[in-house]
Amino acid sequence: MDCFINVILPIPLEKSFTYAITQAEAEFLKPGMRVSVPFGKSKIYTAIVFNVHNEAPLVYDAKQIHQILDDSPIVTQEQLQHWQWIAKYYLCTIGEVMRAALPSGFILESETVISKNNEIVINDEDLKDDEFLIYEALHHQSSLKIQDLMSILDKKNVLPVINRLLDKNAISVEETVYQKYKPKLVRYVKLHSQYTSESKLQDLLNELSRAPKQRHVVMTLFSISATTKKPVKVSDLIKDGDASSTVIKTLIDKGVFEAYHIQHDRVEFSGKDNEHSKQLNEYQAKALDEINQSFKNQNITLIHGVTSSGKTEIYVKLIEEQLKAKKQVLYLLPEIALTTQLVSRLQNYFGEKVAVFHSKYSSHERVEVWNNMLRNSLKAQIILGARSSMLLPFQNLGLVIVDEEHESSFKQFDPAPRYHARDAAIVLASIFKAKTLLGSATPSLESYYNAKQGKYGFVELKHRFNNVLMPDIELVDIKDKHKRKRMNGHFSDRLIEEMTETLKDGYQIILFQNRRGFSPIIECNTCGHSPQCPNCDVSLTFHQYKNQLRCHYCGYNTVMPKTCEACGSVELDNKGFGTEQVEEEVKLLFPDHNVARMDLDTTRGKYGYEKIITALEQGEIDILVGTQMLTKGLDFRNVKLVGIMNADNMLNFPDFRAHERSYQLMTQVSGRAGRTDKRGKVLIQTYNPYHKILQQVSTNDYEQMFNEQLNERHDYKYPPIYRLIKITLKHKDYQKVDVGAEWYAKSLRTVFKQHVLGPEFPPVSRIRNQYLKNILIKIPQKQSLSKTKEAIIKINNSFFSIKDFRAVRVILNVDNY
DNA sequence: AGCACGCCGACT
DNA sequence: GTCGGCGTGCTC
Repeated sequence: MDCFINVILPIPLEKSFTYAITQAEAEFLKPGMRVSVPFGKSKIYTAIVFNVHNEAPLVYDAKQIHQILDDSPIVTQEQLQHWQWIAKYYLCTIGEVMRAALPSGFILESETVISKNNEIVINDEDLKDDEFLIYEALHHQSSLKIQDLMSILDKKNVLPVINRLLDKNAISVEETVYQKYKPKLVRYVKLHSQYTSESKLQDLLNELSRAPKQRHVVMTLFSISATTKKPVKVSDLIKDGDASSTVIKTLIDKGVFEAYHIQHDRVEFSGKDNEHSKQLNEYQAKALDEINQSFKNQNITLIHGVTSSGKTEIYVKLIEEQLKAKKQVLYLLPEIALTTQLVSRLQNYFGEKVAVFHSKYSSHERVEVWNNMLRNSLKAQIILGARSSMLLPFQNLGLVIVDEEHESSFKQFDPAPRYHARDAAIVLASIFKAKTLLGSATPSLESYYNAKQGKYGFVELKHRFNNVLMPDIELVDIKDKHKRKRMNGHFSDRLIEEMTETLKDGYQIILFQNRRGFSPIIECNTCGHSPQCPNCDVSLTFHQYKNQLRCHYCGYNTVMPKTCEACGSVELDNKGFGTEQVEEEVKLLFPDHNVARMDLDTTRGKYGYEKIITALEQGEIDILVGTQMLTKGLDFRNVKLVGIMNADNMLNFPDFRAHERSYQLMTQVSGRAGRTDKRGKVLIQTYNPYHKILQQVSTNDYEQMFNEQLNERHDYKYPPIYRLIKITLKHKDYQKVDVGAEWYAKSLRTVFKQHVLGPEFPPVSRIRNQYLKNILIKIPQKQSLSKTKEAIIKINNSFFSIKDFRAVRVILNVDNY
């Protein structure tokens, strides 16, 4: 019988692809294994086997697969099920989910390799210049890659040359597939077996008496292996024996040492799990009990615990229970909160059972975590990670914890799959019949709403740990302060007073400004011109430390001009302010104290934030100025004062969640103040101190905020009452986007009537030279989600059947909040 | 998404 | 004349 497989390819195509396999292969292959398959004219792709079957495709001949890449599945059944759900729910292809889920080390790539045809000799005169260059290069190197050709010829299109050389029979080309992942091998040495006996050893040492360096290395090898009783790494020997690698090489060459390799994990934890989990206080213990009660009849429970209430300790207890039951735990956190702080805290309890996973991991490190999980290794019992870690191959998941559940960074925006990790993790948990715990000091409206509706269980924790008081929040009216000339730059007299006081007492300060750079708009005082990004529809932000104007959307930058580019005037004014300017003003106001800044610009690189956080913890920084990053559940013991420089720009942000977000952001930053014994102080500077959100922040009244916001969402038909799907059209031609969006919206309206909003240009209507236009679909609760999506897909397909629109990119974003 | 094929302007 | 631009169509 003819055998076939359907495969998932890592490309955004709806269709499933069928390949022919032999009977033997059919018996061997299982869903979740990788195969490499020829695709198109010359490419070889890595594909995942979806199913094995006997139904020959009707309209085409299936190609043979190229190779089988695994002995056993590297993707589990549960993952395949989860991937399908994600693709269906978030309106993307399963190939896109595969690409997001698999570490790139698993996806092999084919490469065209060119080599010389040695059977015939070509006369140099028969070759043109570029052909000769390549042919000549092949005399020195046996094979060349496309990349090499490009650098030899210094041009992009090398295909014509290859084709000409092929015609002349001078070369041959071949597709080679290579493994990207290579296990890390560590070099070890041991004494050669011929020296095991005492007397031989003595002989050796005598022999080496005239080579003191070598003798010393041999002695060091003894002492290391005597103390550690483990194999000796070459690197350790070099370090401890103060030896050069040449000496070791000589010893190996002489046959005194024997070298060998052992495969090592790149992700290793080298501490000890010596700490026992802490005793919970009465409130925590009660909350834990309530969670366990709630889990008896709910699969999902929300814990609303004020900042610094010790939610982590409760999580630790829950994790302990899961480990006892030999189940895995997934602990999801926003990327930025995944610092050494929390990681080492958990590792202190659970040691190497904690595996960490986030976007700054290299592909190799990800492959290792993945493999550990496939083997259900002891090292992979607790997965602590950012949103993408819910795509890992869990074996027997028992509990999912989503901490800082309200964080918008759980939602993936670009590229597809545009999933929300919290919601997708809930589905993952349900596949495993596991429980999910959502935790936050400021729950998202949708989760709180779900809890209120009885869809989720609900537990509250209203007391801070150690009975620390909630910070005292004071609103400062800067409109009034400006009028009365009580402002010094962007600092009110109140803020300066409190800062002086705090510094005098030896405590630390955090200043929050939700904008990076020095000032977001430069404006000419004479003609009103302000520099714009050439690729995007935004004004450029001034970054003083590099004396640059930069675009925060595409990264474009130029030198800050000395005079206005339009009229030549030298009077350039700064409108608005960012973290850089705050930092600078602080330096002028408090020249004797150390100021640091924490934003995207200062935290690039793998250990970016850790450096700053450590410096703050060690007391090297007195005042930290930063953006949102400061809010992500960091625990700073000695911070007593938090200043929010300007609350208005976030409140006035044009988004239906602006108020909810502002409340969450301000409450979270405020929570950084006074986390130990002393009561913290928070100053919020605003032009509008009577704004209801600011009042609710200052009285810590989540409930009131929730009720008011929910009413608004009800009135204006927004989540959680209605669901949203956002459709974005994108193209470099303004006309195409405009006409296309009108057509699209009109078609949608025939189905969804008044629930279609737009099309509308977004606030930034052009990014990287691409025009954008949005359409929003609101979905009432009683309307079927899957039917809605089917209708959208149908309209989307007819959109692309119109020739003029084919080049327009359409981005479907489900739950775009 | 890639990638080939094919059709048009601008340089050796 | 070729080189390289990007519009169009296809991939089991």
